Amino acid sequence: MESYLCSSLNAAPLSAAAQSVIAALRVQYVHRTDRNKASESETEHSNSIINLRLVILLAMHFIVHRLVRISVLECVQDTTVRSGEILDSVKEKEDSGSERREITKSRTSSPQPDENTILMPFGERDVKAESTVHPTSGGVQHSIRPHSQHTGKWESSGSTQEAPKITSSQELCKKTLRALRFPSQLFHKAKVKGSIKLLKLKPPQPDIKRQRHPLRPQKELKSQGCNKPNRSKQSYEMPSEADRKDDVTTATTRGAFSLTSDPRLCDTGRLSQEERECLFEEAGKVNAFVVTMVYQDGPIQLDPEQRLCPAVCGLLVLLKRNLDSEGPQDRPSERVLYFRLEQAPAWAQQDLTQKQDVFSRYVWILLQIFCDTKPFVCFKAKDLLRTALKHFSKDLSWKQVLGCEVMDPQITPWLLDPSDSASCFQTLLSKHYTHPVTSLQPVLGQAKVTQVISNLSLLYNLMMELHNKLQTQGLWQLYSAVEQKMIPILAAMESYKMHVDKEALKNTSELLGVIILFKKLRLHELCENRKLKKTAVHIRNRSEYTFNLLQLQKLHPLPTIILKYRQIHKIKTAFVDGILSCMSKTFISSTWNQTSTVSDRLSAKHPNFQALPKQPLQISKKQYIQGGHYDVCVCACACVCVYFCQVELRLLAQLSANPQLLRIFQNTEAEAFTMLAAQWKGMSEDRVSLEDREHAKCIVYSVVYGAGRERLSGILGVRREVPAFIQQTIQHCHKHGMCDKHRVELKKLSRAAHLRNQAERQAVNFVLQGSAADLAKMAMIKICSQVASASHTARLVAQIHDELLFEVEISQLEQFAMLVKKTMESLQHIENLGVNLSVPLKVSLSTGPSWGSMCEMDLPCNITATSL
DNA sequence: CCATCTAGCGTTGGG
DNA sequence: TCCCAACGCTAG
Repeated sequence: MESYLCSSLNAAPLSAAAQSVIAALRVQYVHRTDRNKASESETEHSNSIINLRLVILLAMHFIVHRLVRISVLECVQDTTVRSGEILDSVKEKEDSGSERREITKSRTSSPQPDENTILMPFGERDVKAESTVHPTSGGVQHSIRPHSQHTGKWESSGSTQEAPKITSSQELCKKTLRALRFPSQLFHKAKVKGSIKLLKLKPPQPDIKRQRHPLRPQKELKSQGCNKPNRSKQSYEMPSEADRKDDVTTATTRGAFSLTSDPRLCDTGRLSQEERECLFEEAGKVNAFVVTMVYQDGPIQLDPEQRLCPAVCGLLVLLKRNLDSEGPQDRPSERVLYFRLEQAPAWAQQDLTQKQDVFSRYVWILLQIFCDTKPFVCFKAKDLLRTALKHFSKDLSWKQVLGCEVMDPQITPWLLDPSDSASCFQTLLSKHYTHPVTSLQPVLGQAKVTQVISNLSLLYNLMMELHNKLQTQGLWQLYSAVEQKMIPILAAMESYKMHVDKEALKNTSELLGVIILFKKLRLHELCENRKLKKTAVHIRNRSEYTFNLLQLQKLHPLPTIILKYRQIHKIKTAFVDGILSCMSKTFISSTWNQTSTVSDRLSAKHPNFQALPKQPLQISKKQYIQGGHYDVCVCACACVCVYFCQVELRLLAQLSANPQLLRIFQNTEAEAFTMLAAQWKGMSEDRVSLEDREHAKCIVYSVVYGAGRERLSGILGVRREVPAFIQQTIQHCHKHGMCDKHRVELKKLSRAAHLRNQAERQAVNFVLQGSAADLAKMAMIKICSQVASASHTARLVAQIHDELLFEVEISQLEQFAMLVKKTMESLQHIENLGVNLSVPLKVSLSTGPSWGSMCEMDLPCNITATSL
């Protein structure tokens, strides 16, 4: 019984899921109409209303998966719409935020007719922006583990203080995990994979998102250092047209100084043609560029306060001539250029269009220089590249950005220690810069220019120091060959916009709302019943709540209803409404974070593309393809999804050198889990059912992640010995390569047994997950560079850990598929990183007109073998 | 005293 | 049983 429930919930084959829903609704209905007689036989009397609702429910469940549609149409660039200066200050994030607000406010009412209107009074939009602070954004700054002794006290104690004991264990961890992460047979260059989270305290961060909106009275600010005293007042004022004619940075500090009139800065917008050409010629001779973006109200990327991703209005570029120079930064030989990115106000549109074009051309040239061989330092470089791609979409394609050699000081510290992510520039300086830094307090006026210039220079020096650290720790190869090249790829992914059928989503949201309402009501009615309530309350206190609910399903209908309610509710709130709230116009694009995980994976936000529900493909996919693909050929593109099969298990086989696993994977045609299941149950492979396969998969990954015997039997729902060969694998894996010498060290780290065990499990997991993540990253890099060098038009859309999603023109589909498959399987051997796997990598592809409707793509092996 | 905000926890979706 | 993000609930 348990196993059935388990598989119906986890794997959700249509029939099983449908059956459980049917059962739930029927029981529920009977129970309500005639509580005393609710017996098994009575449930046979189905009701047409219930069936109707069931159909709606199921339909919704599957429709959701098909809504995210990837369009061939490149988005129309925003620059074509110039609705006056107000448009300039509309930020994308605010856009989406205000929509989110509308949705939550009028979720069940009809859509507002003027919802897409852009022109709104300035102040009103500010109010909206204020209300859109995302609950989770920036929350990481405050997250302190429960075992932390600092809880509740970190605000008053020094902001970067750490307990000395912790620091030493951290060091130890680094040492022990260095070799652990990439054993010699996998990677030559070992990468220090950071300290185990459990054993490390995250140092309290200065609170940068504490700043309230100017319209609200500010509560007590908990950090002094990261707040600008005057900024709130300035951004509250409505700028007049005359102000906006000037440079934006001038507007914020008007009266005190003019950024562009400072002799140390050179505003490229005010140069004559000849001067510009001289300038770019000169720029070609410098040794390095240090770049930062200037935001709407004056802050630059290096400033800590960027809560809402403000609009970008310019670029500051420091031309670094003498690489060895560490002297005073404001020497005349090092020029700082200022480039305006600001869009032209409507009233000056005609006047500025030509200027804009000229400017675009020059920035394009500049970017070409960037993309050439010059080192190019930028803090949060991904944002810069994305902005560039957005602004100059006509002149600049993602392929051109791909090769740029950008050095980002945000990535390096994360490589050195993955558990310290997202630091602001000031924190980085205090942590990693060895020379004394005078003052990092934000200033205004003339001092601001001085600070900006000196910060740019500091940024460069910091980068150099970090590079040295990388090299001494043996991480340089990994940084330059993988992480650095990810930056433009991620920028390209973020600049790509996925088309979403908004109306359909809205309808779905409403329908799901109705269903939920219905279920909620029922739930409520049922909970009125004393007995039921008692049961539910009784079990609630343990974390095995869900498990208990599963167990209780046979005893009472309520648990089933609760589970189904949760499922539907999750789909509605997290995915349908979630996507709606992340949309700007008709598109979504996730934000990809390279440095937020300890295991080297990528993560995505707004929406979390990696957690969108996996589509159940069982039904009606053929109809869909015929309709979408053959009839309406407006969309000439297909969605291609390519994924590594069982990549973690293959890496486990590689690392543990388990002969049985190795044998299984050497046979490229075989289905690994099927074989395992066959071996486990002692039957022939063709007799293994889907259920058995899922079981085997579940066992394998549980064991890989370190599940104990108890837990395992809980998963299986049966008391059964752990298959001997898996135990063998684990022992082998502990013995060879992975945990052998490190376990000793880990034991020393924590005396408590459960902590030690957790550390061990995490270590195993880091190795597998991190190596898999690196393979995926390398796949992205290789494929992108191949696509860029060929005539392909395919675009990388998303990465879901072991899976890459592309949009491909149908005419290039087959060619691209072969390219991708070959490229990814070739990652078995990577020359410059010393990767040399004895286990072959298997890659599968699926394709379809949209992400929601994919089906397996058959690529004959012989063709791949002969043609490539 | 009340309204509002948020950290922390629990649960769910993905791998 | 490892890694993520998003949401709901609740105590402070």
